[in-house]
Amino acid sequence: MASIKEFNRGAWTAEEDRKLAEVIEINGPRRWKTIAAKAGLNRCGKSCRLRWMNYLRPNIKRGNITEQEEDLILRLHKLLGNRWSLIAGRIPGRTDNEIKNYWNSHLSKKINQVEKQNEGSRSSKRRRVIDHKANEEVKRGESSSNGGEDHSKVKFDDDDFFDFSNESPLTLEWLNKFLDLDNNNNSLCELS
DNA sequence: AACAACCTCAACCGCATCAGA
DNA sequence: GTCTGATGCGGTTGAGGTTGT
Repeated sequence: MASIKEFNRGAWTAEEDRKLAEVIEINGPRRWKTIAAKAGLNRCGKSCRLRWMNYLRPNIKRGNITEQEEDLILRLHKLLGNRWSLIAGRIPGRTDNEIKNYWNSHLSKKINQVEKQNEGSRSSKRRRVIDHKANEEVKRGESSSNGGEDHSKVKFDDDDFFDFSNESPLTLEWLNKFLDLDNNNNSLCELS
């Protein structure tokens, strides 16, 4: 019977962090299996990578998410869905894990609350209009068999969520860059 | 003070994708 | 083209902390 190596699991110690950081400084953040071995850590490479990415990496911003960041996360999530690494890539100093956790523990609840409130307060007239539009979109989608030019299937109930008219010039510039970048990469095509 | 319920977040797991042989 | 190891990602878990009773 081949012996299967048992790795350390659970919380990292300060000593382990120090060893890992030392080896990465020399070798760079790649070949995690080798790094784990060189550092003399009884950890799997995957675990080392995660520790580095989420905690030890330079320029990681720790502490509370600001209101601006929260707003950005909400919008990006609306745009990208649960693609945490993409979202994190747009928020300097934050990791995908951090954003994912923040979403699951704070924002998903917040959104549920808002949706419940909206359901109660939204006038039935407005709802009828939205439902009608949605039905039309579905009909149109069904009738255009090959999809063709029909990108209208992507629709949002709360259009005001993407109302950027009150944004600062800096945020607008950032948003433009963001959208340009994704258009160039065609990465938004995957979203449909 | 003691306990339960709830919350947060670091870490793990499984799968997909990439890159090199 | 295929195989294999490395890497990246999103979902999930669970330990530890906080709050409520």
